Amino acid sequence: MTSYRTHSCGALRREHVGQTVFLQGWVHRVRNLGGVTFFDIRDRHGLTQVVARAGDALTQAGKLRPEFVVAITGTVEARDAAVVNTKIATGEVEVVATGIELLNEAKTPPFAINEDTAVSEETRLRYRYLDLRRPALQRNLILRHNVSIAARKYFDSEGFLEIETPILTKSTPEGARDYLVPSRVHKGEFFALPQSPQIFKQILMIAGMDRYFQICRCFRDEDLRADRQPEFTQIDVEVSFATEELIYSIVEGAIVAMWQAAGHTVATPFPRMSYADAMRRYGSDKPDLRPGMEISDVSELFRESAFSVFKDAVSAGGVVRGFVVKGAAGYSRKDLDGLTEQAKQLGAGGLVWVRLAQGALQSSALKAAGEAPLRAAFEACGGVEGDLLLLTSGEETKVATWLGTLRLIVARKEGLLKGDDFRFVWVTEFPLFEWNPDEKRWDSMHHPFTSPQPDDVPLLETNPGQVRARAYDLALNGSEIAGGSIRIHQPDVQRHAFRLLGISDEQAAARFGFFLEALEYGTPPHGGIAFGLDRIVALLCEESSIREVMAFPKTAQAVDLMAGSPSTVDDRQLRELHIATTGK
RNA sequence: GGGGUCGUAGUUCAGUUGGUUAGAACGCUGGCCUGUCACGCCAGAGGUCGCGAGUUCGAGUCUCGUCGGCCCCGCCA
Repeated sequence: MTSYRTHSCGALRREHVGQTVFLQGWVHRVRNLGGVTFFDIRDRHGLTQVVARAGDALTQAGKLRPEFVVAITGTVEARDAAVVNTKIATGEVEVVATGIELLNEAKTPPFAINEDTAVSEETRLRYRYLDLRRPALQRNLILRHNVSIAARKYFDSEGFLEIETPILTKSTPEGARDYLVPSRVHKGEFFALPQSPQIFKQILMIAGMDRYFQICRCFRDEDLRADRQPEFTQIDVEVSFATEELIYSIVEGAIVAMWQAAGHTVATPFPRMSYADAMRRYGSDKPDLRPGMEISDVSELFRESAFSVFKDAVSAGGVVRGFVVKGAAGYSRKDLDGLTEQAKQLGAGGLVWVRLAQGALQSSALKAAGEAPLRAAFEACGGVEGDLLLLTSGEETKVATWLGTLRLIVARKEGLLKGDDFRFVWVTEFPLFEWNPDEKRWDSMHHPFTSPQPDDVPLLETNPGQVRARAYDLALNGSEIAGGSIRIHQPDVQRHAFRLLGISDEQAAARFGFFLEALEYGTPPHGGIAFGLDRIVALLCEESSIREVMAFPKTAQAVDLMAGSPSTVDDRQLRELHIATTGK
């Protein structure tokens, strides 16, 4: 076998009839009828049926098993109308084999590659190279490729330069845990893998690169989730002289291009919502706009009510909030008890339901509260005949997140979360700081290079918790798919920000000294954003885990089941790196 | 670190109140078969019931521990 294939396994059509072709691929499925053997040959482009009718070809075909690698020489023939296979693109023709060369045998695979059957994820990850042969992952990785290429073309056409930044870089104790790499040359010293290229991209702005992007791997040593892997891919973007409006329009253009690459049309501009609004109306900083079901505040209706649970919550400075589920008055007692139980598991004291059925108001709190305030709340939240209202009370931020979570549970139950309904929303005006109760200090909500809103600068000293940042996230269907900010470009403001975060000038100099120094040399105002490419592709593929759009993902315990990493290393390697381990 | 859930043949699963020799489908092996395309028919092989203790006359089944997959909380600037 010294020739290359003349066609892929998905290429042959009626127009090729009569041609002699040479195909290479995997045996997909064999149908041995005795005097004639049919089999399908597969590559990532498709399937082609091969017929072996006589002679050596028939003998060879009889030895074939699924996943054997073969080279076929043969003639393309049209199939009779009665035996056209409309399920495959090449189904109007077949290749009559004159030669079948076995290029490689294959062990019987641990799961079927030739059918789309359920297999445990553990087995799929152990034999990832076999899972990757199956259509589902092939489709996902092809779509990922198309989206990446579309993003590259878009940013190139908008005048961005793709510039690589170091993988071996410097540890910065803020934020996520770093993956560390010991230095052989410098005893006892370590590189860190980048959590993001944040400082480097800002330095590229200082360096006059103007518009930078990079499709880059980022590393964070934190616990995993369905949408979080220890290494993941960002489309990292930074722009000099940027305003929020410029970033929004650049990002919206990129989203249009990426969605177009996946076959979808996206309307811009995207709606915007402040962080405060998002938390109040959706109980989330990445609101899912698909199900409606906005959260309403009805605290005032219960301030003087007979219902002590709500009344006490309000007088203690808390809130009473809830949302209406359209047409859900028919929920069974079991459904409602289940929701109440879920609310309690989230930490809520309980859940009050109110419904209007055949004109009669029913509620779990009817006796305790009386009808009037419950009816008022029901109407205030937009409830009509046939609807169900779910209410709870307590401290404001807790109530918001309880209801935010419950809202998504109900929306899923109601089938209101369609995967191909893309509802983008900008979330803006994030708080600059959040209180860290363990350390008893303010932490950056985004990162320490984020600029405050100019109007809020006077609050920096007096009321840091009220300072809004020039930070923004792009949320899609309850996922954060991009996040960024306008950065601090004045060195004195940056030093001040570090001090507010409890980072002394000495610490700042040790960790970020090179950056603070760079800021002194004529830094343009700048800002940027980073897209979570894995999450974007997962949403486009309607996959619930980013593992389904990564070629070689890790398990929830951060293990690569195929490669068997992480693993121990030779003592010699450790000695060379000046490393001693403390054992398990 | 915590909570939930799952682990039985190569794969996906069933397995009753704890009771004889742990089943099915697909796959696999052998045989037959000249128009199949999830080919068909016949026969067969295949199990440390994740692992380790314990309870019991007896454990796939009950208890404890442990390992692993998945989901969530914490964590993720």
